Amino acid sequence: MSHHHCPAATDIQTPLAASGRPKDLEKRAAILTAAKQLFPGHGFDGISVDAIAQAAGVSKLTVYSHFQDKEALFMHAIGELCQELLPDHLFVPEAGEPIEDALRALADSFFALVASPAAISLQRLVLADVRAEGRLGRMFWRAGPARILASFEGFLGRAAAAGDLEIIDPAQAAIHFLSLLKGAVNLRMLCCGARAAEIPADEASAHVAGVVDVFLRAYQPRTPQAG
Amino acid sequence: MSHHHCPAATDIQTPLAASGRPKDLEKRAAILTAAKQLFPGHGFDGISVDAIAQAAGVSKLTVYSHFQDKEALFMHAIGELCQELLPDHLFVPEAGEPIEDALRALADSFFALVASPAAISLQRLVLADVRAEGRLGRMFWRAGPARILASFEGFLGRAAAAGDLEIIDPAQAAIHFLSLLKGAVNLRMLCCGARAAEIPADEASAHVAGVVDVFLRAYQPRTPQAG
DNA sequence: AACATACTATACCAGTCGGTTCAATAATTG
DNA sequence: CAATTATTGAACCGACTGGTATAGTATGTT
Repeated sequence: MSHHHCPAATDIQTPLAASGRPKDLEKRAAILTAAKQLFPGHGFDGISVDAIAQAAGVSKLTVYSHFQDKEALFMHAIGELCQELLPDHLFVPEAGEPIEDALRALADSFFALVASPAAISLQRLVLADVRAEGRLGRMFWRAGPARILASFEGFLGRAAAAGDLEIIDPAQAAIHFLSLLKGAVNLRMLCCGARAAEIPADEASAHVAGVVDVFLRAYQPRTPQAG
Repeated sequence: MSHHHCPAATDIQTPLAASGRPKDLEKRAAILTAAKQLFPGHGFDGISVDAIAQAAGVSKLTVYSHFQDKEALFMHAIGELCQELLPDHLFVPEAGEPIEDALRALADSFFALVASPAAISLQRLVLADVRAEGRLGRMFWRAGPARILASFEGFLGRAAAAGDLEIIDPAQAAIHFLSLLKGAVNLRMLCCGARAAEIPADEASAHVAGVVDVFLRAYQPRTPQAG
């Protein structure tokens, strides 16, 4: 049952001893694309392998040729979704920018991310699954929130070192700022549907402005700085 | 198929024309108890009606005698879970209490709620389900977050009227405070498992203290008040 | 007692699912 | 060419599901 002559044979094709017809990478991509489109909004149990195969224009057996399992396909699809959705370069403030402007720019990006239907459905998909307590949830946490927190913590540390902010614990301050930004919108979208609970642009910018304001009131140096 | 001689016959037993053997309410309670124990952690599709019936020590047909549907049983169970978990009296500050003490007490209660394994599993159960975008999600939102937000908004409004806090928009400030409290702990517990991500008591109280501190820095009147 | 209903046990139904088998065909290498 | 592998369509398997049917027993009302 558990013989593995060549490890991960169904995962990445071995360049060695490649005789015979090669696997069609486009079909593999089509399968993953279909999975990424179908799994959100239906959940792991809500969509069948047949449905994915059909949506990909591919035989079911081809799916099982490229992926060992339904679960393996699921994990690959979620992994790609995470990487697509979570940019590495969210926090790249311009040099010499005033701290409020930098914060507001970051806040706009982050809020747009957490309020996007794609992020909502991905988040729901991850939390929905029972596997969430195992590898899947931790994978999402590390690929998403953890990385963003760490990146923003670095930004706050530099701002504090420059005297723009008065922060003792940058990690805690990062959590504060990002939690304020997520606010109630994220949860309401998760509960009431991303499209149903979407808020208009002016409301969103007002929310972001309010958060930046609160954060600055709490973390701006009260003793005026030179510069 | 859809004849309803007596409306909600499977829901509440009609005291009228009660001839014959009456329904055993203890069995109904046992079914609901089993459902409330089993649905979280397995999801709607993850547990079968047979399993619930067996856990309740009851025949499957009895389940269908008390509840029209698997979905009806699910909704009843979730509804009871919500009501059990969400107390009405979370915000009852003592009169004459300093604002920081009142805030800290509220913060402790609220954080204990959102960081409790029961709340985590309920939240995951609700968000996981596809029905979340329909009645279920809205039911949870209104029974839980919405009510807490409204209650706390009232508290903040009174504090602002008394001059203890300097708040222009109490609703926004309530979202700020509760979002700060939820912080990253809630999401990490959702992702990595409630028990795995549980934080020690001293860390929790430090988190709460930090939040209250930040909130007061942002919302405490800068011009000293009389009293 | 007669009657009506709840409840149990068991079996059943129709449908779906994940996964496999089979035979045939297509694509690639040597 | 032959050999090898990918892909396909279809049928198939075993298991499970929500829900129902049947038949008999228990428990209540009148």
